Amino acid sequence: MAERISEAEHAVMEVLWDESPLTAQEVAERIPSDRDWSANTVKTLLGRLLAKNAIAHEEDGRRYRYRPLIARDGYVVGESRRLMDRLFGGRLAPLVAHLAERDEFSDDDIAEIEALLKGLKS
Amino acid sequence: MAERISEAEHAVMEVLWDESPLTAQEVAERIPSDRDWSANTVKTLLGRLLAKNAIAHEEDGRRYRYRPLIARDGYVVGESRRLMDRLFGGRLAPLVAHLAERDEFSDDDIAEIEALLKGLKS
DNA sequence: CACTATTGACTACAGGCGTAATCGGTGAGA
DNA sequence: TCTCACCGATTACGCCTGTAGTCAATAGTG
Repeated sequence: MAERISEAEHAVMEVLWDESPLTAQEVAERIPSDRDWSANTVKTLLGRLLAKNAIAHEEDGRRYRYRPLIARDGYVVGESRRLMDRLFGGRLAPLVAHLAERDEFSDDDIAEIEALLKGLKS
Repeated sequence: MAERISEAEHAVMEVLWDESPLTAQEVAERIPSDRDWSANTVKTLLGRLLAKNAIAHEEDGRRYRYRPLIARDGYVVGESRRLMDRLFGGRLAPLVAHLAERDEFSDDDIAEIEALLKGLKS
């Protein structure tokens, strides 16, 4: 279904997931300023996302308001799993292991995950 | 430093991480058969990886043997973190949460991660 | 020595991506 | 009504990627 969303397109999706519907201009305003895109760039991306059926637009006077069609959750899980599959044979434990080994997670982080896991045990 | 490695290039890296040094032909033989690449395709990818300084080649008669220059671990951690940063504000807990929520991890998986975390607590 | 198979280098080429300029329509103000 | 600003649509364009074909050198074979 949903064709793959590129990095730049994803930035637009994040804006819309955070708040929608929005006009093209409003989206442009909300794009994190560090990637400083022209308004045109944002419109192009909106167009591509429309073509990919990742968002929809409803007419509103002489402009459109855009709204996500796919849920952030699904996207996020999909991307995470792609990575896990590619790098860890689909297993979560090695992912956690690798990340934990390199980065220092605080005891709080660890506790949070532990709590999470506790809730999962059947 | 290491410029970004593409999906196809990554498949080549996995082969070399698994065993090296290898000739181009040997690499081609070891590429998972589901992506059925011509030998030329593999050579192109090796060339691009060379250009990116991800691998090196040592002469061996009239052919080369290729060997990874970057470690799998570093790559894997880097990619994982890119994802975490992009999707979860750099936090591991939500990543685990999302994946765990959707997929069924076995009690063994969970136990494995718990053990891991236990080892990390300072 | 002539011929062929192999090898790396170079070239190709379509499609996606990042980034944007330009065009054509139209509503709002002068 | 004329002009201008704004909007979406179209076009542009260079780079990366996936996938491979072609070329030139050379080593092995008959």
